[in-house]
Amino acid sequence: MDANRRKSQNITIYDIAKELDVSVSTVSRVLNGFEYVKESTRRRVLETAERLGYVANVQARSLAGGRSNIIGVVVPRINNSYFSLVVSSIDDELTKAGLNLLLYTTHRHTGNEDHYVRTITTGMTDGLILVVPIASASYLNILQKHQFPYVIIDHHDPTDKSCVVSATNWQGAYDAVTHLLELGHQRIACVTGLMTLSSSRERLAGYKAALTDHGTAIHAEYIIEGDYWEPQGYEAGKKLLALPKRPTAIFAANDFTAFGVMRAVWEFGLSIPQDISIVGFDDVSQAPFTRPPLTTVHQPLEQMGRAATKLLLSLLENPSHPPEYIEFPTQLIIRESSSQPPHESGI
Amino acid sequence: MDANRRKSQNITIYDIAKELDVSVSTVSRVLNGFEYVKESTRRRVLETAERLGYVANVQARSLAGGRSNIIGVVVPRINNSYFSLVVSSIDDELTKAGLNLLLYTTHRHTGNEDHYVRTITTGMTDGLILVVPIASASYLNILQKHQFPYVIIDHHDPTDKSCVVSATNWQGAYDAVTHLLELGHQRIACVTGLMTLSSSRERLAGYKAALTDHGTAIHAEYIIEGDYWEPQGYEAGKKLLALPKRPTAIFAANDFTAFGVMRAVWEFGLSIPQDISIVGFDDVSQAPFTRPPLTTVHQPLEQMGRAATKLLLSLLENPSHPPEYIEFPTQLIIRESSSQPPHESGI
DNA sequence: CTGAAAGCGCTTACAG
DNA sequence: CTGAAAGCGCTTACAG
Repeated sequence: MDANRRKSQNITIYDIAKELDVSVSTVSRVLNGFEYVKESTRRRVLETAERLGYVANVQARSLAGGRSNIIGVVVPRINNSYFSLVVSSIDDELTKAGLNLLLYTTHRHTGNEDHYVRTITTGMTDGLILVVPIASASYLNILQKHQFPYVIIDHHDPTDKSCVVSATNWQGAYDAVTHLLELGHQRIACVTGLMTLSSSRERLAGYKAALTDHGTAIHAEYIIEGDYWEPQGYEAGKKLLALPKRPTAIFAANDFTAFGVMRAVWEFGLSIPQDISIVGFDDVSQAPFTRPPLTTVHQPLEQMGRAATKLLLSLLENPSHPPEYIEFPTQLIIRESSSQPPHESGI
Repeated sequence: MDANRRKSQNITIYDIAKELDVSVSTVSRVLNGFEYVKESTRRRVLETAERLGYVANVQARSLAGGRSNIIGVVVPRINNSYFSLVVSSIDDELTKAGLNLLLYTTHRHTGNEDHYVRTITTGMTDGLILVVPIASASYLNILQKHQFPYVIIDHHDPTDKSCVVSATNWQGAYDAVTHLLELGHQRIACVTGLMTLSSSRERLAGYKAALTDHGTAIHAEYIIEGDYWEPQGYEAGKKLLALPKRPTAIFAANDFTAFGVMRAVWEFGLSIPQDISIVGFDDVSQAPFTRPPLTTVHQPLEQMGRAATKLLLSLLENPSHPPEYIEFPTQLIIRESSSQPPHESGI
């Protein structure tokens, strides 16, 4: 009987070395594509590895100082088309480069971010793509202290020391609100995201700027803070609709918020867009399928995911790559949830 | 200056051992929760580990024969609500158990499954959850040969040696078609999934059984093979609608196929459900949002994902766990895409 | 209850 | 162009 150690079934570089009567160093060199190996040796090693069905042990490689070829992707959760689309595009790009994806969902780890990040950096990933709010700077501190390669998607690093891939949040919001203004709306409300998030702040700023630029006053009671999730959108929507001077249009800072607002509108027995116009942000996959289809600001999530991945790959090649900021343009998609305000005047 | 070796920044069990003047064996024992450690020693180790911010190096642990605490999830792709929901529920359950999720998307790896599976088993995962078609048995062969723990979701192992979590595909299809028959439909077509998939075969069998049980003949031209993706549904829909004796109802073997069929229906200028009824299968997140909302067979994907994860955890505890088959009930969800057939007779 | 030692599979200077 | 040796950080028998 063969030895029955647990891993004995797998063949290692020792098997290849023995078979060919060369040293493991040589095998390792060939397998890692180093130069200074005699062409004939290289060929024999490669051929034997193939014949024996050799597969590198990732943890050993990684432990010994090599790469694990695993990239960590940190997201709040994944059952949401926004995140799954981003993750999916990252995965595509990673696959092309022969890298694997380790998924870190943070939704249960709030409050213990430090430990979480440390786990990650001690973990088996070569680099990280963060699609999470950078609320606490500790994330980045630890990452930077370890000189750990990472790229942030759709959130800003307050210290400006990170590679970031983002979209034109301010401009997108500005365009959306301008669209409503041009339709004739004057009472335009806004349900924001969490104000701790840079994208929320930018979108709110875009909203305000559009109003101001068109000579429309900003009313505090028309601005309600949400959190980018549907339930808060619903709550905010109810408050807005109960206002004495009900807004004729609501700009929701993201689509899920808009969905919540729409639910509130239906509950109030109102029609979209006859009674009230709704505009979202993101253009997630459900947006074309709401009733009526949602006017929203398209964010090129797929491009963003791909760009972030490519950026990370450059970081891996060149650790001293300077911080880079890539911003993709958003685009207003006009569908059926926005139209002219109702005629009946309420001021 | 400190040593500048790459990993020198991380603290190891040696640091803890030195600090406490005990051996690394002891530290390791404590960290792994083994018994036979003096309570006071245990406490000191734990406290020091905490104080030093110790984080275990997963690859070292795994290499040395311990666990990596990483579970691999193999899916075709993830930008589809079916898969993202399954993955999400797996992730939830994994998080509870303190395990991480490594995502293996196969969409680019077709044709090289063997190598892929070997990579996975040599990789750093403790176990695998397969949400992919088990087209070639080589997957399972390799897994079984390595005694590698795995669970299959929604696909059958022809050899019956695997743990499988599934749903009542046959019954679900039977219910869906019975629903159409009871509405008065006689000409009911079916767009199947790939016939290499067990779920496709079961759903088709359910379709046929329902027709037969209700004394309705099965017409070969009413059955078209699809592949569970939207474009094929669209193509199949066009063929069906072009038939001289156009069906009055179409049972699509999954929702994405149904979406494709609906697109074809619109293109033909027909109305759903006035001219033709459509029923899907899965109840993915878009199903309630189509126009009209899609009648479909709900598959409890979340429960399935959770059950599969729990099953895998038992397998990890007890490697000799016998093959288990868990089947969840499906449920017909009647929405607005199905109604009585049109009055005008075409027979 | 605890320690010394070997080994997991690989990479990487260091010598030739 | 190639080999011997140390080491990555941990676990696990084997001895006490």
